[in-house]
Amino acid sequence: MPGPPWWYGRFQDAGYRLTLPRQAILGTLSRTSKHLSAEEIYLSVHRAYPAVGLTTVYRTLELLVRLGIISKFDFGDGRSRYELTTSRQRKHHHHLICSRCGRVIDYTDFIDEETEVLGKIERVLSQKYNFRINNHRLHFYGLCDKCK
Amino acid sequence: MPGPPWWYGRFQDAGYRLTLPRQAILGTLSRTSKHLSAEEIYLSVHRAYPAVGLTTVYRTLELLVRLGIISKFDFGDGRSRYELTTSRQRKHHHHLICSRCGRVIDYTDFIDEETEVLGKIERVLSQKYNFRINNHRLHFYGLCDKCK
DNA sequence: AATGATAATGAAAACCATTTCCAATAAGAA
DNA sequence: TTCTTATTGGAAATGGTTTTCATTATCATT
Ligand SMILES: [Mn+2]
Ligand SMILES: [Mn+2]
Ligand SMILES: [Zn+2]
Ligand SMILES: [Zn+2]
Repeated sequence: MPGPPWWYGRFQDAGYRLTLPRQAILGTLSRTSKHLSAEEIYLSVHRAYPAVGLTTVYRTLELLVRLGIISKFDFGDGRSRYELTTSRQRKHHHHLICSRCGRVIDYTDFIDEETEVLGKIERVLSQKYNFRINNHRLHFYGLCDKCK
Repeated sequence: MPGPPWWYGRFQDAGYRLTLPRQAILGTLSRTSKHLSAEEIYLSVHRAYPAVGLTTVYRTLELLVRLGIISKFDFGDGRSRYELTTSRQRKHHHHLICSRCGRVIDYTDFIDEETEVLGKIERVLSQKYNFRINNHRLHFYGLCDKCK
């Protein structure tokens, strides 16, 4: 699937420049399936572009979250973690988190009831509490095979 | 429903002392339905017992989380927030969060149906990923009536 | 009640992820 | 080019949380 990544348009539309640091950060995020922290992204980008600073990484991450290109998570280890938002490439998924070692597993094998019930709840809550619901997060916590 | 609160036993069993600062903190948490931050708890406790320090509040909250008496949440406003865990008094619930103003609503609608489906998912995931799942969290994000 | 062992506490200092400041640079428009 | 504004990086500041350490409270044992 060649051609410019889907986020080029977002930058233009919003009036932001797709600079080299920003491309490098997006590159790192699109090349991994892990949930990277700001520092991990910085270290990765820094290898190829030593001039890019940690401050720019933080600023860019904030911008990307604001543009809806990436999502920010807190898995309880004291730092924020990021991943590309749901798109053609990346399917909507939920998380399985090990409380001991911090391992995070993405799962997309939803059983039908899961999707169905979440949709229903979303509709009911929207009406009852007069909310405009944009998204949801479902996390399961426990011990992974190595930790239990 | 008089008699000692249900957490007295937990302290004894685990070998911890139910001291005055700890009782004051538990008192504050059981008297509110809000999701308080450490500082808010400190201020509340401080009014009745000025000798209690912020450090003790943090330490006690960590202990209470470890004992499973309270739960720690991150709603994205830069500080952790706490509430009593599910019990006789407090029903299991999920959260509705306003992305703009930070308002958090506890909801229990469809909780039976939810619980049933989540239990089923838990069983499937436990087996597939060989996890021992202890609990889960479901958050819906959007804009509240005042913010949308 | 006095003693001793250990748990709990509070104030100050340290920690550390993130944000803010600010001067320098890059990018695009004219 | 020249002007205007967006973007950047390093240093310093911020702020919630944790650590340190000397003191105090609690409880079991004399
Ligand atoms: Mn994920
Ligand atoms: Mn709640
Ligand atoms: Zn693990
Ligand atoms: Zn709101």
